[in-house]
Amino acid sequence: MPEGHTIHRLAADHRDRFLDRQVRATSPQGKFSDAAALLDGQSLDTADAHGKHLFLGFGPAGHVHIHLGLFGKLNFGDVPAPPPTDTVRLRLVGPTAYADLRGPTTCALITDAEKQAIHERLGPDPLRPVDGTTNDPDKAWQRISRSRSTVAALLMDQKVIAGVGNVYRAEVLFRHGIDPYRPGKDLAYDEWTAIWDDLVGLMREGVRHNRIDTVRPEHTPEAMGRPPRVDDHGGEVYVYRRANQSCHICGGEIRTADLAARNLFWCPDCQRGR
DNA sequence: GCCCAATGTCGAC
DNA sequence: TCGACCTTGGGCA
Repeated sequence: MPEGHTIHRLAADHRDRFLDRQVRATSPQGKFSDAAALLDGQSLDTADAHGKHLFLGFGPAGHVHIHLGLFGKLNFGDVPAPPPTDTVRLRLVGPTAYADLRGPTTCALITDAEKQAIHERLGPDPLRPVDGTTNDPDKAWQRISRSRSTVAALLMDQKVIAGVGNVYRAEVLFRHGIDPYRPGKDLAYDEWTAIWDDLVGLMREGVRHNRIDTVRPEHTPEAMGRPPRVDDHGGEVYVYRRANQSCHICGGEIRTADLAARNLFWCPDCQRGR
């Protein structure tokens, strides 16, 4: 159940195991068999991520475009690979390692032009290298500053900003004391740049540790004398999935609500208008 | 065994 | 705004 940091990590994991190595490609589940046959025997040229989209480049064969959706998973292991289960959409086997893809929303073989079109429809990604296009926060600001949609909805809109999911959305708004229901056009420019810079730092840490930690050092369980948080999403957070528990900072009750069919979490006392 | 939820997205109405 | 879709794991009988 991945946000952008997971996908960038997976791109690096593929580079570590398969870059410039020939792979065997199969689709035990069968839904990707034709494309897997085209990839079989090719070597991985590139692996990169934009938001929650993963691209594995195999030279003239094109790119495998993967989107894990809510349920998809990629698992790695060392060779020899065990017999695959029948839910494996794509298995890549290299000289030392294998990768199993299960349950993706998208797994398709695409051309350079199709890959480019995906980059163009996605907003800037805090984890992309600075290249003048896919990492330009002003592109997001152009949309946010003109929108009557709520900041909470805008942060989840991948055309506005790519890679932020429900956890980072809730946490970054808390860290900046912003009411999730504030309209984008009422956000100040300096608030936006602070959010973006914070996401760059938080998500880089997310790639490094492969989990989402957003609690500042002075609010960690050790610093506050609280028991460590136990939650299957795996990190230390202020509000995500903490409905009806007390805010680490003000002690008030964390609230939850549906926003665009997703669970929103926030502290109404800490997150108010300017 | 069944039911549900989950860090996501798309298309139909 | 809603259902469909892809899968796994936990709670409960």
